[in-house]
Amino acid sequence: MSVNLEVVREVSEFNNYYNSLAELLNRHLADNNLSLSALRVLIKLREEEEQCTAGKLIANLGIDGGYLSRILKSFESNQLIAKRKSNLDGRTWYLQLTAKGSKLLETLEQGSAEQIGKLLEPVPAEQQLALAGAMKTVRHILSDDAKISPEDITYRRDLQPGDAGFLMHMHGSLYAKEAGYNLEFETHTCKTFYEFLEAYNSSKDQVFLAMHGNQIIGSIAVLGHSRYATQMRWFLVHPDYRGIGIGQRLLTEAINAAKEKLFQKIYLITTSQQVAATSLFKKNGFRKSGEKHMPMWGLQLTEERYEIDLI
Amino acid sequence: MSVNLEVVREVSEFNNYYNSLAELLNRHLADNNLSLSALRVLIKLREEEEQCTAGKLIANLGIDGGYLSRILKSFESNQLIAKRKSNLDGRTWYLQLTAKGSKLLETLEQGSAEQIGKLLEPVPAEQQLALAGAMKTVRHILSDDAKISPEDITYRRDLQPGDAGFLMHMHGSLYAKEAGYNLEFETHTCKTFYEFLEAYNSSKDQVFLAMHGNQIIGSIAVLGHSRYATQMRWFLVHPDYRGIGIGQRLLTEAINAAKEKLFQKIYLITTSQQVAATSLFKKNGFRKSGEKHMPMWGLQLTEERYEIDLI
DNA sequence: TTTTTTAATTGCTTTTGTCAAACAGATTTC
DNA sequence: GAAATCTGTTTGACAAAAGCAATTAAAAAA
Repeated sequence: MSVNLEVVREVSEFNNYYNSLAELLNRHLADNNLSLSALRVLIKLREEEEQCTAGKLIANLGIDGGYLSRILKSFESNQLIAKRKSNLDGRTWYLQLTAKGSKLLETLEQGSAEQIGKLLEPVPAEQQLALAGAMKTVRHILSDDAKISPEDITYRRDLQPGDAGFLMHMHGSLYAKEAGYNLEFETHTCKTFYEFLEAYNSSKDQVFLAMHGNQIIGSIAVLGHSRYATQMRWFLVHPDYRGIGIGQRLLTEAINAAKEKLFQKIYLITTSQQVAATSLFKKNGFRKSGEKHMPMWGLQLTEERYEIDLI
Repeated sequence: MSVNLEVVREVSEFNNYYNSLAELLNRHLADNNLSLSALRVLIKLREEEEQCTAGKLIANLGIDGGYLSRILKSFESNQLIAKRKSNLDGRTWYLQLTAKGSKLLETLEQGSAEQIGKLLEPVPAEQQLALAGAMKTVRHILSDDAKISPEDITYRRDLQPGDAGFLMHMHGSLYAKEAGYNLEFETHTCKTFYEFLEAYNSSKDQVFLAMHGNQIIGSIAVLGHSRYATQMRWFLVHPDYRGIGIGQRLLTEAINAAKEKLFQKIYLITTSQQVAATSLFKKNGFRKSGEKHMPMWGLQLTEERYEIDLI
């Protein structure tokens, strides 16, 4: 993968900036006679919970063995950690935080939170959210394990100003990128949104949005087109958030909403390209009720219709 | 301003994460026998260019005076900086990087860039851009002086999939927040975008987008509705980017495009609420050609029409 | 069994950073 | 205008943080 020089420059400047900021944020450590390395060890120990050895810490934290040994020794003499001899290897010890250790860590984080609170105090609420989002993005992009978990995702059912546009944006850009659709597809999406917004009626229509912070990252809708049938539309999960059950959750919500509104059937139109989505539809009881080859969105596609009976 | 606990938690985790990363990014410093503090001093000296004193460095970098004195002494003996006695105050010295000092700094940054390059190497290009954007956002929110400058903004004239949706999103959410418009406004915007996308023709229509990284932060369009007149639409600059001339640049581009396409007149419709925009219109030669009080977007508004003759 | 490797520790050293005192020029006070 | 105070910088003494190399003891390989 090639590296963008502008990006390198920004990372460099950011690093430079953050070096100053870190000094401020980590100042409270001195009050507790801990070095930054010692704190990192404590945090890592909490993360690993059990079966953490010195070697693991050295590998993970990039810390010198001798130095670490002394840090651990002082932790032990302060009863912050407990050592347990491995019976697989007589040289290694399993390290574990004691209750006292956990408590100290909490106190430290309390102190850190106070520092951060002071830093954030003059920042408007909305910018605070944007900050958290940006930091999460940085971590998410740079680290393998800062995976987003289902608990980070919230859901909402109301459509607020800006939502429709953002959904259209997601559809337009993602389908262009992932399926190669052209602008015509966004035009079509725009039309469907216009028709929806014009005739929106909460007794027959229902939108669900999956949110990460204040960002929409997934969507689905059921639109009552007749007294008996409702159309499912705009089923999409942002690629960064796939594979953690958001799609299934949205689908379940949509089916339940259609049932609550007493529709007898849900139908939807998709293409044969949408393999992941169609397999999810089938798993949830939908069956294919039609297909049609046709030129669409600049490609030659197979349009598929799926249906499910709700009674 | 109240502080969001979730945000504090994310900042804390980010800090924790970045402490590990910083260790990696700053590793190359050791090769040049420099401490992080020493590097920060060098960078600050370059920034300040002239008339930088030890006191200024102490205040800006939060570094101990004694320690700094030694750092500077070593810099001087290595001919990285030159000292010049102040004639206003016999105690102070003006510090300045020598050519050798600047060169060292460049070498260091080269090393840093290599580290960063390695870090970014496995990251897809698009994510790299998102990373830079997120880092810029963090700096921008937390520091007063990381202001966005006009040079950071790029412009493009082509409409890519996802753009229309994002513009609709910006209009819907910003007008809701800043002017109190309801969903009807987004419905209307949706309609205008649908009409535009349906009939898009580059010989008469032109969109301009102001970009920060890969994010749209401003827009304008001229839409040829007849052979003689073109309508200006979607003039908007994201609030975080106002006041640095983006609006004027967009307006100029739009007027020029209308002239190039040989339209005789531009008209636009806005409301009396849009004080900043209308004053910009007037400054650029537009005159008010009509107004109408009416209920709109959930409010009682005064719709205004502006025109400019291009011939 | 011997050799080699590996996990952890210990001794020694350098680097980094802090604190308090000293110093010298500037400013204020009487 | 001399004494006292304050300010910007330096120096000395010291402590904490971190790195390096040698050592130990257990495990794995030869």
